Parts: sequence; C-alpha cells; structure tokens
Amino acid sequence: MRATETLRTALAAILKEEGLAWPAKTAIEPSRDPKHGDLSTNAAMLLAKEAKCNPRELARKFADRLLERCPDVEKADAAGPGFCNVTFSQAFWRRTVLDVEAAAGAYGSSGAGAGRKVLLEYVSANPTGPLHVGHGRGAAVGDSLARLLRKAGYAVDTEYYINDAGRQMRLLGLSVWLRALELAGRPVSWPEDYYRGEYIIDIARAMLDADPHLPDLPETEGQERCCQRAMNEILTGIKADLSEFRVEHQRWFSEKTLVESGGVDAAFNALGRSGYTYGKENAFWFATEQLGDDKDRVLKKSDGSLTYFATDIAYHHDKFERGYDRLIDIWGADHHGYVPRMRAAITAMERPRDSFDVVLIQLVNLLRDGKPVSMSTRAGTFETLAGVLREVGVDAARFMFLSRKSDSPLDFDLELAKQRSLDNPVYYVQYAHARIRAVLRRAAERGVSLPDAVSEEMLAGLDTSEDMALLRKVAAFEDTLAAAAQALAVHHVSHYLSELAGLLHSYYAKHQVLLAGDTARTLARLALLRAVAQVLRNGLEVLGVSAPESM
RNA sequence: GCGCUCGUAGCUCAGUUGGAUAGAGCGAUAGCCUCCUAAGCUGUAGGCCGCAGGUUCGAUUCCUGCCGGGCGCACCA
Repeated sequence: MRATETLRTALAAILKEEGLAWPAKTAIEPSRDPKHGDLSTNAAMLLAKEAKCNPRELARKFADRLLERCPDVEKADAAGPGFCNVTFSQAFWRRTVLDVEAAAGAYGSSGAGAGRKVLLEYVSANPTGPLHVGHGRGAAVGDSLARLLRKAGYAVDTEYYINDAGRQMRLLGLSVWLRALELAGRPVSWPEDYYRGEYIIDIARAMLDADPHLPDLPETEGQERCCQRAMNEILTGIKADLSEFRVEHQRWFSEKTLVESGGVDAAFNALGRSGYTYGKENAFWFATEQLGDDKDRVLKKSDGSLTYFATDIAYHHDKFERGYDRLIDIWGADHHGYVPRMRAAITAMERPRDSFDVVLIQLVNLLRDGKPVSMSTRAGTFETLAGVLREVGVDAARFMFLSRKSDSPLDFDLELAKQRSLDNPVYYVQYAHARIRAVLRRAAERGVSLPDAVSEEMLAGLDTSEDMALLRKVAAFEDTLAAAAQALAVHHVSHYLSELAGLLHSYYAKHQVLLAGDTARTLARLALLRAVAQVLRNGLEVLGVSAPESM
C-alpha cells in the first residue's frame, strides 16, 4: 500500500538521523479503530530502551518529525503506551483511484514473491473414481492459491500427480475385470477390497459391449486391459470436472513414467549421499527418525516393491531437479501425519526448510437443509463434485470452499449455496460489482460521461468519511493479497471482498451518485465506484469467481 | 498411549504473524424503498477469547500443564 511505503520510508529516514537502528519487529499497520488514524507504528516502544527515553516521548518526537517531513501526513501523534498514529490527507487517499486506474487488472499485484519459482501440486486424487466434494475443496484452494501467488509475484506452475503405478491401480483393474466377468455370467468370488461404485459397472459394461470375448482373456492380461481403460476413462472425467470448475493444472505428472525413467534411483542416491539410508531385514530403509519423524520408514519392501513414500520422495526430488525453489503441496488433512516424513526427505535432499510447504484441507461436511449427506466412497453413495456443481453452480461452490481457513472443517449446505439470498456471501460480493456496473451503465445512458483517465482535480468531491473508508479499503488490497500469499491462506481474500462489498453497499445506501445534484461530485463518485468495481473484479478473479455485469 | 490440530457471541466463523475499548454474517429484535438494482441499508441485545500458570511495557495470539472435540500413528496409498 502506498501509505505503508510512505510511512516506512519517512520513518526510516528519521531513525537514521537519530542514529537509531530499524528494529526487525517494527510494525506499520492499519489502525483497527479509525480514531487512531490511518496507520500506526510501534517503533517508539521497541526503541525506547535504546534511545533512553520513554516510549510516549519518543513517539511524540517521531510524530513531529513526520509532520515536518511529509506533506501527505495531515496528523501524527503519540497515543496509548507509545504508538505513533498517522493520518494521511484526504488528497492522499483520493489518489488511490488514480493508482487503480493506472494498474487496472494488475492492481493489487506485488513483487513480494520476487519471481521465486514455485511448484504447486494439488488434487492429485487417485484415478480410481470421480472427484467428490472433498477433492473440490482442495481443487478450489489449490487453483486460487496459484492465482494468488502469481499476483504476489511468484512464478507458479501447477501440477497433478497421477498415482498410476501402485496397488490402487491393480485394485481398479481387478474391480472392473470382476464386474465384467459377473456381467458375462461367469462365477465370481469377490475379494475384501475392491471398488464398488456404479461407475465401475458402467466401464465394465462398455468394455464388454465393445468386446464380448473380454472374459476369455487370461486373467493378468484382462485385468491389465481393464485397468488401462478404467484409468483413462476416469482421468478423462476428472479433467472434465476440473475444467468445469475453472481449475487448471499445467502438467499431469505420471508416477509410472517417473519410476520407469529412473527417478526413484536418482532420489535414493541423493538420500544415500547424505547417509540416511540403510538395509535391514531384506528391506531398504530411510532413517527419518533422526530428522524429526516418529520412526524410520521403509522405501523398498522385502518383496522388492516400492512403497508409496519412495515414489513420492522421487517425485519431490524430481521437482527440485526441474529447477523449482519452492514446493507447495495441498493434501487432505487426514495425511497430516505424513508431513514430518516428507519434511525429513526434503532435509535429507539438503533443501532448505522453507522450500517445502503443505497446505492441509480439512473435511467437507456436505449438508442438505442442515442434515448430513452421506459421503462414503465404499458404499458408492458419495456426492460427486460434478453433482454439486450442477446443483449450486461454480461461483457459489468456489466461494463457499474459499471462505474458510482450509485446515478447519467446512459445513457445505447445498440448499444454502443454492439460495440467491443474503445468507449466501457470494451473491453479496457479486451484487456489489453488478450494482456499480449498473450505475455506470445508467450514467452513460444519461449522457454523464466519465473519461477513461480521471485527474486528481476531478476527485475533489470525495470528502466524506464513507469516501475515505472505501478508499482506504481499496488501498489495502495489495497488502491483503501479499499477506494472504505469505500465509498461503486464500480465505483472507474472501473476507476482504466481503468487507469491501459491505462498505460499498453502505455507501450506496447513504450517498447518491447520479442524483447527487452536482455534476462534479457525480463524476468524482463515479470514478470512485469504478475503482471499487475494478478491485472487486481483481479479487474475484483470484478466487476464480465471476464478476457479473448485472444480476 | 504418542503425535498433529482445533476450542472466540445462541449458531457458523474472522482476528492483519505480540498491540490500544476482541469483530463479521446468520439467528433474535426495532426500523428504512415517490430516490441510480431492497440479492440492499440502519439501530439494539448478545463475550471469564476452554481452564491454570509462565515469558514482557502489553497475550485471543508465543511457551508449559490440564480439560474437551477432530485427525493420524503400515514393509497401505
């Protein structure tokens, strides 16, 4: 935010003149209470000891200096235990509109990420069945996080890891194969573990229709063929669901391909080089315990096959080899026990601790009219993502998923999400945008024309406390995005948008724009609203939610 | 049993990485359209921030210990 920068620069100069060092814990942040001005800093409290004077006095001194030095600072004083509160002039805040116009779609972007190369991996559901709502939440969070990090100046690539090599795939093949045998009227004995969804039967039936001799194949070949077909079909469905949900993965990364190209050996070598692997009881182990895990883990089992952990390590090793500085994984919260293990692997690969982050996604409780909807995969009665999207729409679903901290459980009420009412926050925000666009359209109809580029003089009519509240909120957008990116927490953006929409609706109720009875004021307010609409649109874009022209 | 995580208004949740008198929505309740979109706005009520210690100028936030909920503890993925 311009205000933060202005204050930071000025304060730094003052500290230098006073011969004081800039304390690392210095905070410059918007005041919670408007009475405390626009921004406040705790610098005086941190420096009181060093400067040998009481914090109140020091804050007073800083305040006086700021007033002398910055023409944009209208008021500055000491308050409370030693805060220095600063209020900027109205003219300063009005210029925010010009900033928005100049940056347009890029408003809110920052260089916080400094171009760091990030690989964001998300969803990565096994291709053994359609995506359900839980995957949907991970998809929404992952996709929006990618958008957010890009805004914050990171170079982000996105990836979906396909577990197409392990036991789950064999089980999928077996499940379809057995269904096919059953459909062909052959005797079938069902194992304890297999996939029971309707879609398995559909695939088996389609295969049987295409080739009635399928059941005559030798077991191994039949199962292999079933597996291939089922995986392709399911993966196609997953891609279609994600695309419908406006979720994009730039690369689909195959576990099988990784294993076949020797990625596992490369990773094992890397771990071995740092001395963390050993053989015991016919198996190949990774000494994760000394790296913070509960116990050591097996990489290659005594029967010679690889564990899931082994190929996953190889995958992460490969990501680093491809030149990414930072890996972010989005996992279901039920995998949180897996984090220390993976962290151990990162350490053993001699990568810095902050080069790997996991964002955990908690359970989604799907409700209908307050009553839980069963989501058991085994029983085959789960609610698919596609079904939910059909029912509530992409915008409502995305906003719902993104409105809460991702690692706390989410109640998703289908009826509520479907409602076009104030209970449904997505419409509250979208309505704010649509309202502004309606006013701008109406203005054009009336022949009130706002130039594409407005001047500072034109904004002079913005002088009420509601004008200032909106301007300050708009100005805080960049900081909000940067903080959200830093915390890997997209929900901050949703909250910001709800707040901005709230201010807009209040403003709209209190101040007339076209009927202001004063052309200069009308134009100034139109310019302000247009800037607000731009920010709403930019924010909604981060969430992957549309910004409608009318509702 | 061990580990992770959460505990904030009647309900669902925020809380800007330790700041000043703890916020929002819903619900309850009292109001607001001759006026640019009422899918909106305004007011009121509602709190031992799970409990007890500690760290310091200052704790809902950090540390420790309890209490209570969720999850995880495989040569599964």
